[in-house]
Amino acid sequence: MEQMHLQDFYITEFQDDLVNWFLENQRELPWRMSKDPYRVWVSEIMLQQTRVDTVIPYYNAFMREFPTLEALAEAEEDRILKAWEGLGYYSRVRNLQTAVREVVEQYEGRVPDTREEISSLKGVGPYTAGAVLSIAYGKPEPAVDGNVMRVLSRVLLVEEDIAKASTRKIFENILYDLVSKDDPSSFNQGLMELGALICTPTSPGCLLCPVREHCRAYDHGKQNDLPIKSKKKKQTAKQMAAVVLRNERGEVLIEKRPETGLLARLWQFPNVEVTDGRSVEEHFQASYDIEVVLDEPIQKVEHVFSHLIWNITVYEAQVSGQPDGGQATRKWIPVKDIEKYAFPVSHQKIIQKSLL
DNA sequence: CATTCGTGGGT
DNA sequence: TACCCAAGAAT
Repeated sequence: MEQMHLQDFYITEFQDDLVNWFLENQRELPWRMSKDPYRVWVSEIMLQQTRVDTVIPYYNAFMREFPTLEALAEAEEDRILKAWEGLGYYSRVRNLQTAVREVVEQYEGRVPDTREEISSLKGVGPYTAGAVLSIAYGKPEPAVDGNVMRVLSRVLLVEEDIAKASTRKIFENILYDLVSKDDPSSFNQGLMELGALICTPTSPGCLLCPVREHCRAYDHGKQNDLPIKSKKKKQTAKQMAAVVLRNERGEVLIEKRPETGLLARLWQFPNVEVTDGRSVEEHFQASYDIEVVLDEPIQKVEHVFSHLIWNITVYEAQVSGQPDGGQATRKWIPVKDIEKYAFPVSHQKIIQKSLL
């Protein structure tokens, strides 16, 4: 299979051109200051489906607060979620802490250096395993992300649908032969850096490309037609109503989201999905067993997820007496304490408009 | 294999 | 505006 893709391909020349380009042209990024496996690991988790420019400030703050594997292992979950607030895909940081604790307890605090062992850690999939092994330990392992599939689909004229899960293995098999055995770290990072800077999704900069002479897509004028990627269906919308509820002491009511699922364990303002013709008050009565008299809506917030859209209408209301449902996940907090809790971006917008 | 899981930026 | 997408993993 992979022999077919690498037939008549000048592997050594390609490796050298790519690695030399990377060594000369790589960006200075905070996680490239050290090969500490923990630091590399944290950066790779943050970079999953997330842009470099977005990650940089989060990475710097995270390493300041959790400089070592042990520091992260001992941290409170609310602290790590707060450090991740706004970054998205929050299971990443909970899985990271679970994995770090596993390393402390089962590997004497040393990140494992075999694919078998590192892949057993929570949140470490095929890409992250290869990235840490090659970057931190210099092992010739494939690290196939979206950049790598795009670059190699062009260079080797691979016309498989990269949206299919099975396609990743095609590139992994190719890379076991193709990855540089001299400098696997620079080779793997070079493929990704090339994808980020030159071999971009639209209008690739072929005239600046260090491996243009190796590129089969460029030879055939197909660089704009690759990779092949099927579309995914668009999101469905949900109508939501949220309320900033204040009591006589000037406190606001917040609640912790469920242990699993969307935005798991983040905090939010009480909210309901408005389904049929029932009023918003009736929905709150049914879900929270509290009687609220709502004023006119304060704002509307749209929260777009990968697979879902919330259209949130935000209300404010005063309550008297003891309207708390009594659940452990709900609590009244002084407004000044709001910054201690991690909220989804939509609820951060509510905070900015209603409480600050 | 397809879906779930965030967010912000680019075209 | 409406997509697409970015150093993916878990289910």
